[in-house]
Formats: sequence, C-alpha cells, structure tokens
Amino acid sequence: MFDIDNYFKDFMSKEEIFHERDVLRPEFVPSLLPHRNHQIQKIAEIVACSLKNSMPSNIFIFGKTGTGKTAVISYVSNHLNRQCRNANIPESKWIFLNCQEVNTGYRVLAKICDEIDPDNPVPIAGWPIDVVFDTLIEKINTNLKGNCFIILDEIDVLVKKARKSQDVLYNLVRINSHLKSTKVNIIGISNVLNFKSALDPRVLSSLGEEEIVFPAYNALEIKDILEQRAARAFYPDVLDPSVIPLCAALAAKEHGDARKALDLLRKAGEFAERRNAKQVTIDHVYFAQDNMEKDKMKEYCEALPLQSKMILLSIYQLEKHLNQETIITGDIYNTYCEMVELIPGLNKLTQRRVSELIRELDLSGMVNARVKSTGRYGRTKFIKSNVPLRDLQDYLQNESRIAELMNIPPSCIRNKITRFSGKKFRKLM
DNA sequence: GATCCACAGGAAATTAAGGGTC
DNA sequence: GACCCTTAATTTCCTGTGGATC
Repeated sequence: MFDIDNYFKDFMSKEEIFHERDVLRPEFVPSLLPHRNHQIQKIAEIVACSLKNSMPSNIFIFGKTGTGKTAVISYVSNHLNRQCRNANIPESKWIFLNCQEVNTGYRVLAKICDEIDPDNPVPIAGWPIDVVFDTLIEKINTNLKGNCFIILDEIDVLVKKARKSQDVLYNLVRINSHLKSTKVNIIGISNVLNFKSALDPRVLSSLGEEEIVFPAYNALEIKDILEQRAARAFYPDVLDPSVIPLCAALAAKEHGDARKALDLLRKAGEFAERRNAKQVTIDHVYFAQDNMEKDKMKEYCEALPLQSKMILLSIYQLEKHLNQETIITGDIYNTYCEMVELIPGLNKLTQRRVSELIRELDLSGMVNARVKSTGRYGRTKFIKSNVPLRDLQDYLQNESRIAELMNIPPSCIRNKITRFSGKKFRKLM
C-alpha cells in the first residue's frame, strides 16, 4: 500500500531540482520579455495617451499560440498602472476575457459587468441583452475612474460562433458615446490571421484601428526565453547543457510555441524530481514529451460526451476488425447506429450531427479525417484513428457503458457486405 | 460533356433547459 | 404561473463537390 506520509516526508528531505517552479508556468510574467521589444514599444505608444486622459486606439493583435501576446499585454498593463500610481492619477482597469470560455455576446457583457462590480453579478441567462448592455454602462459610470481596457483573447471564436455576438462587439466598440468620464478600449487577440474577413465591416472599422503581428519565435529565441526562466526556476547545475537547446528545438518545430517549450522544460524537471535524479537530462525531456501527448489525448477522451465516445467506439470496432481497410463516414454511422441501440435511453443522432462530431474529433487530433472524392462512388471522409488501438481501448474502457460493448462486433462487420465489389473501398452495409 | 454517388457542410429551425420579470 | 430571454444541442433542409463512369 502506498505510504503517503512517508512519501511526503521523503519529498521534503530529498535534493531539490526546482528553485521557483512557477516561473515556468504560462501565467508568470517576467520582468523582461526577450524578443518582444518591438511589440511592447508599439502597444506602449498606443496606450500611453491614456495617461493624459485621452482615448487610445483600439488594437488588433495577431499571432499563433505561445508567441507572447498575453504576456506582453500583462507586461504593458503592469507598467502603465505603475506609472499611474507614480503620477497619482486613477489606474486603468484591465479586463481579460478568453472568448473560448466566454463565448457568447451575452456572456461577454455579463462577465465585464461582474469584473467591474463583483458584488452585484449579472445572472448567467435570463436578461434581454440590451438590459445587460445598459447595466454595463451604468456600472462603468458608477465604478470606474480611469480608462478601461477590455482584452478579448481568441476573439475569432466569439465572432465565428454567433452572428449576434458581432452586434455586441459593435455596441462595445461604440460604448464610449454613452460614458461620462471613463473611456473603454478594446484589444482583440486572434491566432487566425485571416480572421478579419469574417468581421462585420462596422466592427472592423472601429476595432482594427491599430494592428500588431506577433511572429512565431525561432529556436534561438525560444532558447533565450528558456535560459532566462531556467535561471530562476532551477537550482544551479541541475540542467544538463543539452536540455534547453532540445526543448527549444522541439517547440520551434511546433510553430515556435514558447508556452509549449516552458511546459516541456517544467515537465522534464518534474520527471527528474520524481525519479530522484540529481540532474535533468534529455531522456527526461523525451519522456516528458511522450507523456504530454498521451496525457492530452487521455484527458480529452475522458472528457468527451457519451455520443462522441460512441463514435470513437465505432472507429475502434472498425479498425480492430477491418485491419488497415479504409473507413468512411457511412461505415462509422452504420456501426454507431447499431451500437447506440444497445445502450438503453441513448438517443440516436442524425448523420449530419455524427459528421459534425467526427469533424470535432479530427480537429482535436484524436482522428484523422480527410475528404476525398471517389468519383462515381461519391465524396466522403476517409477516417483513421491517430491513437494506437491499445490506447484507444484503454481510454474507452473507463466508460462502463462502452466497456460492455467493446467485445461485441456489430453485425455490419460480421456480415461484411460489399457494395462496390472491392474496387475502391469496401462499404459495409 | 452529362450524370451520378455519398456525403460535406452552411444556414435556419426546433427543442430543451436555465434563468429572469411581472 | 405565464411569458420572455439566452444558450446549447440537435435536426432539417438545402446546395455544393469532384472524380469515375456513361
């Protein structure tokens, strides 16, 4: 049996790897941001006029994940507010919203209201949207003195999700005409470079006053970032000299994502720590990388709704029994229909919805789905699991209702009905 | 060149749930 | 309790696709 008290006791007494582990976490904002001088300067030049009670331009920021967008804004906001305190003028309010989480117009307005006045929260639903907007104006006029910066991270998600949210954005960028003394500025962040084309021209003209692009880091730049953080995060001589260049090279291969590099370095350190190693080596990095991928897939799979798991089960069944043969949407839907009927109380979804769920699995990286035309035999998706069958089996077996079905081959597989004479691919039913 | 297949995927409608006001 | 609002999930309807076949 695992002796938890002894484990904690040993943990306290063993030689330490980390000096300040949290320095490697994405939310940590260092006192210097290497290779982002130009972006810091540009944003600082735009927002500086708020110190003289003028309204800065709205800003659009583009850049892929892990290119330092959020860190730079946090950095500028800290310095601007420090200047406000020194000059004895009201500090600006900085409200960060991630549109992946706050993804409807109503919720954006409600969340801003709650950030300004947390004692009187807006209900999560129920109010007409214009009432929420009026409430926001009232809260800003009553509670805020300095400028207010609203940062909409992943703004493309908000715009893509609902047309109505563009009306909210339009009202938000024009809110200043309703305000007494405070001025509101919007900073939209997106990692989709062509996202502007999806924007309503009315919103675009107000929101896109200034644009800043954050290019991806190259391996040398990531190496600098890692060295700066590692100097604080680890004790001296704990890192093998090859560790940082390796983490930098691996992350640079993935579109220059510094966040991933930091994560990899931290995980490698944690593996070394758990193995009581005195030094973090490249083996720990490779091990960390392998485990990060597996953990990500496992977590994602376990969090999926039952219907998506049923689709994964269908893919598992088809791959298990068909060996390397091509699987198409129709095969999956037929297998899915048969499997669903074995679970009491579970509704059968339409093919349209199943196709959408397959697309989501494809986007997540769980499966690989490519649209191909087979001429006279139609146009469909060719689907392959990206996870080894054994891993997929492990993930699915945690769901008891699915575990029971894993050893029952559906009749469409047992009967092996061929429609297209095996010319291009086999259709099962 | 026309036809055909098996969907893909966009858009609008529907349904259910959660919450509010009057 | 009736009615209104928003949201998320899903269905329904529809047009588009592209390469093999006729």
